[in-house]
Amino acid sequence: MLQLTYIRENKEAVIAGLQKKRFAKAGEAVEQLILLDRKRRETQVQLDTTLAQSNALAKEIGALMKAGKKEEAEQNKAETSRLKASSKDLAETLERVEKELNELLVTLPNLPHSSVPEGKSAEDNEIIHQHGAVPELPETALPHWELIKKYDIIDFELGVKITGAGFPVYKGKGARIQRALVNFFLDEATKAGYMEIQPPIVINRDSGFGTGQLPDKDGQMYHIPEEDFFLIPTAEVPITNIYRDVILPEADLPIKNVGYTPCFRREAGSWGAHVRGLNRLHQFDKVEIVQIQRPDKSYETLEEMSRHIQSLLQKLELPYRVLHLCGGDMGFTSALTYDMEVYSAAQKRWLEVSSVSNFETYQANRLKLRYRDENKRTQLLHTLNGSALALPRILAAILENNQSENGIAIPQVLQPYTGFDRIG
RNA sequence: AGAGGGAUGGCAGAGCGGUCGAAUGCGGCGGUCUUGAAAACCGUUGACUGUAACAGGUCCGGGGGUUCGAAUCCCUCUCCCUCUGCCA
Repeated sequence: MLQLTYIRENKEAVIAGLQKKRFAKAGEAVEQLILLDRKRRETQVQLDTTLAQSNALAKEIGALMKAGKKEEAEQNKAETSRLKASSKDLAETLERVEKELNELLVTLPNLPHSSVPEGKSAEDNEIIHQHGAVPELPETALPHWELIKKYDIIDFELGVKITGAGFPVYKGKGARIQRALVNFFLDEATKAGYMEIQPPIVINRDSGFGTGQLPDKDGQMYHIPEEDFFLIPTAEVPITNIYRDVILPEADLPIKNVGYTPCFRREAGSWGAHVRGLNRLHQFDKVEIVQIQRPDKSYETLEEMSRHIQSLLQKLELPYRVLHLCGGDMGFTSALTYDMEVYSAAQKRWLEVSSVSNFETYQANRLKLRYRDENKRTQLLHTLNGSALALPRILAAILENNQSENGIAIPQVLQPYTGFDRIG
């Protein structure tokens, strides 16, 4: 959530930022916000003044009663009744204005960092780095959805039987390589100083709101109506919400947490071409890294996280590239996002396997996540997170890129975790 | 799921209609003492909003009510704990 004082003082910059993010009617929304904010503050001042008078009179009544001055006390009582009526009206107005203000405010996405490229879709993203040679596979090379059948390691039909489309069953070496990847990612993160967290994978409404999934992504999460709970779309939600309503001592910063969880996404309306096999699932596994950092250091931290993610891809010997997302392709809550894409040789396309973002104060403002600075004033912190990594597309790339007539070679670094060096 | 108890500042815990943003202890911060530290002693220590700075306002789990006045009384919701039951 954007901060009102910032919007008030930087109107033009806010409008420009929203436009870069391709938010429709940016100017109108900001004007309306400023209007509502002014109305809110005016009403607040009136209400405060009325309440102050009423409080003072009520205090006097106590003293007058004790002193036995009954008539004067009665006079004060009449006056406070009158004040009460007008304060009630003012409070109602205030509540109405605040509600309207808030409803509008939460629909505004985060503002992009100044370095974010202009653009409206994935075609406008900037490729800032590429690593590793794109493998040349023979014509007989198979896409991963054929390979998993050939070696019988992942079964989509079985998943359909148990649950539905997009809930695969991993079997034998398929299950084992999943577990190997999770352990490898967690171990690497631990070595890099992240504390491992095992959070709930079901969250309440407040948590969904805290990290910005609600109200923006309502309908994309699986919902449990009896309890009004949601299945998490990413570990970012429960892990970041650990720090909701928290004022951290400066010495604790940066906070570095890592967690493995399954992730659940309804993906309503997003099925179509290019979503075969592991490319898009309703349930998948992911290791997520989260950092909470002081505002002046958060962009250094973003680079550090990006390097960590790239080191994983390098160790897995996967060719990848790093994209700097353009304004129109960025997430709702992000100020700057890098996507890591791995080349999937049999599909001949780049697959997004990680996304690392700095949310600046956008989430912290909703979470009321702050620290105390050297002047003992509370300041909003910056939150960051990234996938390190999401499993399905990594697995797809390993299967496709490492295939040969002798089966699929397991990357060296995973072999201690899998206990085998090839599939097939 | 049934019965009972509870929710107050970073933590523990008092307050049960005005003198309460709230005793006390612990913790934190500053100081005295000390070569330094500990101990002891003294002082200080909630958040939000608002202002140029004061002032003012709001907050004692959430919401509503009674009252001139509510942390304190009433209603309601949520959550937590204990016992019983069930259970990986």
